[in-house]
Amino acid sequence: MPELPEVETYRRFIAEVAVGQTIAAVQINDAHVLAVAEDELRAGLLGRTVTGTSRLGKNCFLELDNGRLLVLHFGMTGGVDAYRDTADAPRFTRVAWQLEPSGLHLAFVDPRKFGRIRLADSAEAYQKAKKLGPDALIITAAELHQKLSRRQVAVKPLLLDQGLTAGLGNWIVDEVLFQARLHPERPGSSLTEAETTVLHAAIQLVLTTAIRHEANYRHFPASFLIHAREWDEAAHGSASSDAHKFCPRHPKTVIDKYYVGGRATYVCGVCQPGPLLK
DNA sequence: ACCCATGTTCTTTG
DNA sequence: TCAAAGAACATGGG
Repeated sequence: MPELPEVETYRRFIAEVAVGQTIAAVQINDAHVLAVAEDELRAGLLGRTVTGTSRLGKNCFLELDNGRLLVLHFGMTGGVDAYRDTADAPRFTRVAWQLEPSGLHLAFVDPRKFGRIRLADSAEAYQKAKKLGPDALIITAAELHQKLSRRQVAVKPLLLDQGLTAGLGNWIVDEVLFQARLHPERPGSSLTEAETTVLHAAIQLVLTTAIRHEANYRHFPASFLIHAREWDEAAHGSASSDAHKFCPRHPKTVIDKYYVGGRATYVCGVCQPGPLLK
């Protein structure tokens, strides 16, 4: 579930497994996830040592000893894992890097193959090429207000726009808007500075909470809307799911589900009153 | 068997 | 240029 908190969790895992290690082999099981030619990837990585890691939005960077970067984007279903023996490679491992001296393999795992792997000269170059805005943990309230204020578009798709700020995905935006008590279809330009300040604080709250729990949503506070989403196996169609579908603040109010910009959207009609046109 | 899905990007239409 | 809607991508899981 790779939004910013998941990717940050992956980054920390990669830092433990790979920093200080040298890439001794590149195993490509499915070139579909490569956004760079296979031989170019090998040439760029073989013999290189990983000196550090970083992250911008949903993108994870492995910093190499020649100053270049291995960039991982996890699409909808991507993740990382590690294994020692080739026979133990996780299912859906698309690419793996053999590390020395540990002997571990770092695996890029992605069932649906929307993820992408590429090389970049620098984080700045990559950010510019992909037109990524400031990371959602870095952007200031003032900057956010300035960017939202000149757009008529609904605030939900605006927050999902990686060019405005990078790292927010579908469930986080719903959670953020719920915490900020804002309706997803409020036009960006209709938000007051005070509301944007609340929104900014909600972004910080949701992201830091999610990272603290290593993006395991089951452990999130009961005050979070996420428990009303239908991800839970148990929540699919079964009667027992009812308990998950009410607003954390209004135990009698059922959470509404509908689509905004083609994405499933969850709101509390009481906490998040309808769009106010400016 | 059918429907849904955490993301990105392109196309179409106005 | 901007905005909105839809499709496409690839595939597993409920």
